[in-house]
Amino acid sequence: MSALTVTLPDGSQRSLPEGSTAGDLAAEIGPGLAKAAVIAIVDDKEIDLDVPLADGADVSLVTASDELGLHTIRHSTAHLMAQAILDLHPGARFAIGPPIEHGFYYDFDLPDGKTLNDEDLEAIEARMHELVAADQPFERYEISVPEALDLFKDEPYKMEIIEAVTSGAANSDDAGELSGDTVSYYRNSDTFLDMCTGPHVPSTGRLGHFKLQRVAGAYWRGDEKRPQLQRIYGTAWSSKKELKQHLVRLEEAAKRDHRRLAQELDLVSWPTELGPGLAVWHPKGAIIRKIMEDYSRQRHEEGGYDFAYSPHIAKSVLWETSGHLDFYADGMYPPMEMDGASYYPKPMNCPFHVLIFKSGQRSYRELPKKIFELGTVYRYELSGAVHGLMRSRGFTQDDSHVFATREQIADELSSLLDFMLGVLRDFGFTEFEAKLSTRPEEKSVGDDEIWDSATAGLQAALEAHGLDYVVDEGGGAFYGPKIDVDVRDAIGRAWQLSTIQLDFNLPERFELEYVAPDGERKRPVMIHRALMGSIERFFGVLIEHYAGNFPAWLAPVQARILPVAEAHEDYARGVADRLRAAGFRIEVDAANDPLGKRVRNGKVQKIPYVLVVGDDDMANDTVGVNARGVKDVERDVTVDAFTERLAADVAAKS
RNA sequence: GCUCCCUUAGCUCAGUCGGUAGAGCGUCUCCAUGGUAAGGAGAAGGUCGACAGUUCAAUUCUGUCAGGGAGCUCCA
Repeated sequence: MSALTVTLPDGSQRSLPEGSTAGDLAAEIGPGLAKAAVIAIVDDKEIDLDVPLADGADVSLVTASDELGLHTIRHSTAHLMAQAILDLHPGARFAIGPPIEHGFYYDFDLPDGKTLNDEDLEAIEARMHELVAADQPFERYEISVPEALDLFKDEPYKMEIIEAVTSGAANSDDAGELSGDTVSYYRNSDTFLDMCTGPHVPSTGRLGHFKLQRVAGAYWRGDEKRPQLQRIYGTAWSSKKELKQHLVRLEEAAKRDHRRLAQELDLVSWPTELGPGLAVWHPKGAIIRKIMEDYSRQRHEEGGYDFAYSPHIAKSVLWETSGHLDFYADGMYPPMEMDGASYYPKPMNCPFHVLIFKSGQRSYRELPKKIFELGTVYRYELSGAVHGLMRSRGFTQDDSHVFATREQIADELSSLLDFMLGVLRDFGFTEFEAKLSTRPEEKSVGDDEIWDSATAGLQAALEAHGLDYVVDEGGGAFYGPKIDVDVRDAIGRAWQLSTIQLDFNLPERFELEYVAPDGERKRPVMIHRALMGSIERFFGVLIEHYAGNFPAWLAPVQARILPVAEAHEDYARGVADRLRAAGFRIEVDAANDPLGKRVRNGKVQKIPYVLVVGDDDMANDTVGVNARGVKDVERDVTVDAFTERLAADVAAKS
C-alpha cells in the first residue's frame, strides 16, 4: 500500500495512506484535534480539511482557538445565515458576506423590495440552528468563468463580482473567489450554494455559537448612489462560553455609554426643543467642562499661544475667500439674511484667525505666531450621523493656527506633537496610534518642495516621539498633509482625537505675507491643530474611558460628607467649609435617609470619596473615608490628612 | 439623507386581542436618629411624542411629521 509523508509545524513527520486528507491527519494525531480542527494550512495555503494531501507537504492544522480558525467559523456562519435566509425568503439575492471582527455580516436583496425586521431575525436564527443540527457538509467545487456566469446568472451581485474581476479589475478585493480562470463555490445542500474562495469548516455541525444582532441598510459596494441592500450582522464564536463572554462584554460597554452616563450622572442632556445634535450642559457636566477648558487655556498660555475670540457668524464674503462655500457648503448651516448680506454660522475658526494674522504687517520676528481659541462651530451633520456628544451639530474646538515660515515647520511640528501628547496623557490616555496622510493623487495646491519637506517634517516628528504610525498614501487633503492621532480607551477602543494639519491653501487665498530678513515679502505656511478636537466629543470619550469614574481633578464632586445623625450635621458642614476653603468641590448629604442609603447614593454617583462623620470624628477632628472602588472603610483619618490626600490626587490627575 | 427598530409618570419599563393606564426608582410629607451600597408608611405626578384618518369609541389600527437607537453613507 502506497503512503504519503507530511511535515508538521514542529518539524516532525507523519506517514499516511495515499489519498489521506488534512482531516484524516488530525484524526491520526488524536481525537481531540480531530474535533478541534477547522481548516488546514498546506504549503502556506488555507484549505478545507477534506482535500487530499500531497506527498511531502507541510501541513499545519488550524483549530477554532486560532484567530484564523475563528475567522473561518464566522465566514462559514455567514454562509449558514444566507442559506437560512434563502429557505425563509425564496428569491433572495446575495452580495457579499465576509467575516469581520467578532462576527460576520451578509448583504442581500429580497424580492419585491421586502424588508426584514427583528422578528424575521429570530426566525432566521432558528432556521440556522436547524441547519446546524442537519450537519450539512460544505462541499467545494471549481468551475470555469463561463460556467460560473451561467451558474450565477440569476444572482446579479455575484455576476457583477465575477465580471468586475475578469474584466481586469484584478486588484479588487473580490478577487478571492477567482484563482486563474476558475471560480470556486461551496454547496451546502441541493438548494444552497454560494460563490466563495473558502475555506470552510467541514460541516454546519461545527457551527452553532452565534447570535444575529441587527438588520441594517448598506449600500451595494458602499456607494450611496447604488442600491441599498439589507445587511444582517451577527456574532459567532467557537464555543458557547466565548459567545456568552462576548455578549457580556457588549453589555459592559453599553453601561459605559456616555449618553446613559450623562443622564445618570446629570451631566448633559439633549432637549428635543433644541434640535438634533445640540446639547445643554448641566451644572455637573459644566464644571467638568470648565476644568477641561481652564486646563487647556493654562497649557496654551504656558505654550506661548496668543488668545483670540471670534464671532459665531460672518458674512458670505469670508467663506467665499476661504473657499468653504465652494467645497464645504453642504456641511454649513444655511445663512441668515440681514441688511442685504448673508451671514453664515461658522463651521470653522480658521478664517478668523487668518484675519487676525492679516490685520497688520507681520515680520519674520513674530513667527511662528500661534493663535488659540476655544471656538464654537456649527456644522450640518446628517441626521443619521448625529450621535450624543460624539457627533454634534454645535461644538467647541480647542483650535489653534500656527503661522510659520517654511524653515520653521519641522521644529514646530515636533513641538506641537509634544504638546499634544502631554495633554492627552494628562487625561489618562497612554496608548496612541498615529496616521500620516500624504499628498493626494488628484489636484492639490502647493509646490513639490513644500509637500515633501512638510511630509518629512511630520514623519520626523512622529519618529522623534516614538509614535506608532501608519502612512495613508494619498490620504491627505488637497491643501496639505496631516497627522491624526488615535487614543485607545480603557476597554481598548480607538478614538480619533487630535489632528495636526498643514495648509498651503488658506495663506494663498488670503494672500498672507510676512517680511523676511532680506526685506522680501514671503508667504507663511499655516498649521491647523486641535488636541481634544471637539470639547464635546472629548468629554464623551472621557466619560466612556473612565466609565463615569472621573479622577479627582475632574470629578464634579470630589467628596461628599455624610453626618451619621442630625447631631453631626454642624460638624459635617464645618469640615465641608474647610475642604472648600482648600479649593475642593464638596457636598454635604444630610438628607432624611439612613446612612447606608446615603453611602449608596454617593457610590452610585461615582464620587471619589464618601466621608462619614459621627461622634468619634467630632471628638477627634477626623473623618471616616470610603474611597471609590475600595471595599474597606478607613476610620479616624484626620481632616488634615484627608486634605493632603485629596490634594495629592488632584495634583497627580489620578 | 437611506434601511430597520423605538417613543406610555422626572428615570427605567409593564400594559391595554380598540372601551383614556400600572410597577420600581426618584420627588414631597410623616414616622424612624440611623457608623458605611436600598428602614417604614402615605401622597402628588401621565392629552400614552405631535397631527390627521378609520371607528360608536384610538394610547392601542393606518398615514404623515418630530425626536431617539443600530447600521450604511458622510466627517472638507
